[in-house]
Amino acid sequence: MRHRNGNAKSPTRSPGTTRPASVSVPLTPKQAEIRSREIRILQQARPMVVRGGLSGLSMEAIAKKMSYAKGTIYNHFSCKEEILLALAIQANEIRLRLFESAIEGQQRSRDKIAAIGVACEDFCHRFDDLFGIDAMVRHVTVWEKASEQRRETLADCEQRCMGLVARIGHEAVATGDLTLPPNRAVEDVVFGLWSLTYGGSIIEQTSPGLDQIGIQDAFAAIRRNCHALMDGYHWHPLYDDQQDRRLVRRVRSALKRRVPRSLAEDDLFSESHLQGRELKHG
Amino acid sequence: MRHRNGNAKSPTRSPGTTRPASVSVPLTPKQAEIRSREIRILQQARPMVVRGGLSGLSMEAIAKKMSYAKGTIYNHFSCKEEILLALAIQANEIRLRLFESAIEGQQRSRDKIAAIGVACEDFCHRFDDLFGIDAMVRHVTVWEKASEQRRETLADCEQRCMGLVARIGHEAVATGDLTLPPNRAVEDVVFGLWSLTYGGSIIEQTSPGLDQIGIQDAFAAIRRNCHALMDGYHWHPLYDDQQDRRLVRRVRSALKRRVPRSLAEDDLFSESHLQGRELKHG
DNA sequence: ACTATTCCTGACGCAGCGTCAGAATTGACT
DNA sequence: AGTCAATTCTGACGCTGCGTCAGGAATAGT
Repeated sequence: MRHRNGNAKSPTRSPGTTRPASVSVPLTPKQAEIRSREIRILQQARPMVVRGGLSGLSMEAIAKKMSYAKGTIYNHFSCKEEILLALAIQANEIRLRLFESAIEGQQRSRDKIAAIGVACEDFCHRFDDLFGIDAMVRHVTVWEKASEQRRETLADCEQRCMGLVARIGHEAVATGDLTLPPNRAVEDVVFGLWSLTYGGSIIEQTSPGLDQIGIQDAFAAIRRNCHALMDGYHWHPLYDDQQDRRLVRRVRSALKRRVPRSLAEDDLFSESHLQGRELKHG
Repeated sequence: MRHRNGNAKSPTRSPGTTRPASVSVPLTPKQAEIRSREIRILQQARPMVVRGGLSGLSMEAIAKKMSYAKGTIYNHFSCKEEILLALAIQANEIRLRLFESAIEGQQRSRDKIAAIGVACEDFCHRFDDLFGIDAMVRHVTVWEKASEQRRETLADCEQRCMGLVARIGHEAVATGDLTLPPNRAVEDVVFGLWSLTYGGSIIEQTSPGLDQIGIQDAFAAIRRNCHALMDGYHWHPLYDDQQDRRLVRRVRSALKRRVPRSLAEDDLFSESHLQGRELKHG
C-alpha cells in the first residue's frame, strides 16, 4: 500500500520577499495546475456519485471525461472512496458555514436552535446532492478504505457542528432557558434534536410518497416536531407560531445571501484539505 | 430484459385428494429443492451484504460457496439488487411482527407507542444486520434496478408498519389521550416519532464514538426523547420514569419470547414472497 | 545543456456482472 | 423402460471497471 511520496515544497522565493500573511502561498504554474485539477476532478465526480452512488462513480469515466490517463487521477485520489470522502468534507464545511450564519442574528438560545434547524433544512434543499453524499460516507465500506488523514478531517468537521449546537444547549442551561429533568444531560437533548432532524431529512429524501401518508411538507413537519420536543423539555420561550414563521423567513433569506449555492462549486473550500500537499495523496 | 418464463404449476394430484386449507401446497421434490435453495441463497447473501454493502455481495461468491453455476443463481434473482430487496422484505416482516407483539400487552395509547419504541430498539439490537440492510435498500440505485413486484411487496410491508402506528395515533385522539395543536395532523406526530427513532438508530449505528459526545446508551436517549416529544404534544399519561422502566422490561422479555432471533434464519418468512413462483423471477 | 526529480501514460492482471447456447435432468404419457 | 417436450443447469464469453507499474515526458535546479 506504499505510494511514491510527494513532499510538499514551496517554490523558491528571493529572500527579501515577504509572504502574505494569509493562506495563499504563491504557486508554481505546475502546482497551480495540479490543485486546479483536483478541484475539477471533484466537480466531475459529484454528479456521478449523486446519480449512482459509490458504484456510479467511475475513475475510468472521470479520466476519460477530463482527457487524462487513469493513472493521473490515481495520483490525486488513491481510490473511489477517497473522492467520496473529499466530497463529504466539502459538504460538511458548507453545513458548518450555514450553521454559523444561521445563529448569527439570534439572541435567545431557543431561537439559535430554531435557526440551526432552518439551516439543516436549507442544506437539504439547496445542497441536496451534498446531503446525499454525506449519508453515503457513513457506511463502513467507505469509511474503512479511506485514508486516516481524510477521515480525521471529516470527523473534525462533524465535531465542530455538534460542538456548536452543544454549546448553545449549555448556554441555555446557564441562562435558565432550559431546566433539565433529573438524570438528563444537555447532550441527550441535542442528540434528540439531531436525530429528529437527520432522521426526518433522510426519510424525506429516500421514502417515496411521504405525502401519501399525509405529510405534504416534510420539513415543516420536522421543524414543528423539533419545537414540540423543545416544548417537552420546557425550553423557553415556548413555541409561538407567529414568531417562528418570522424567524424562518429571516434566517432563510440570510442564508441565501451569506452562503450562496455557488459556494459548492467554488474552490474556496477545497483549500482546507488540499493544504501544502503536492500529489500522491499523503 | 425478457426472461424465459416459468409458469407456476402444482403437481398433479389424484382427484379425490383434498388440498389442506392452509398455504402449503404439496410440492414436487424439484419444487421443494428450488424453494429451499432460494432460502439458502439469501442466507449466504446476508453476511456478505452486512460486511460489504451492495458491492460486498457477489453473485460469483454465492455460486461458488454453494457449488452451483452462476446461471443457477441468476435463475432465482436477476441481479444483486433483487437479493438485497428480498432481504429487506424479510427484515420488514420481522419488524412488523415485533410491532404487533409489542402492542399486544398494552391498553393505553401512549403505552402502545412506547412499546413500539422498544420494538424498534429491539430490532436494532437483536437484528442489527437486518436494520442495516433496510437502510441500504432505500438508495435509488438499488430501488431502480429491482423488480416492480418486489418493490411493491416491500412498500406494502412499510405501509403496514406505518399504518399500525398511525392507527394508534388516531385512537389516542379519539379517546382524548392526545389533543392536537391547531393545524396539526396525527400523521405529523407519527412522523416525528418515526424520524426521531429512525434517525437516532442510524446515528447510533454509523457514528463512531457517540459516547465521546456524552451519549453512552443511545437507545435510552432515543426512548426518553420520544417521551419528551410526546410530552410536548401533551399525550397522556405524561412520562413517568418508574412506569416506563417497568414497561420496557416487560415488552423486552415478551419480544424475546415471541420473536426469537432464530426467526431471521427460518424459512417461515420467505414463503410470503416466494408464492407459487417456480423460477426465473416472475 | 545536463541531470534529477516529478509527473503522466496506458497496457496489464484481476474480479465480477449478466448472457446464452447447449447439455442435463425431469416427468407426463405411452 | 422408452420417448419427448419442457424445464433447469452449466460455464465460457464479452464487457466494464479497479488499481498497478514500468517506462516515457515534462519540469526545474544548476
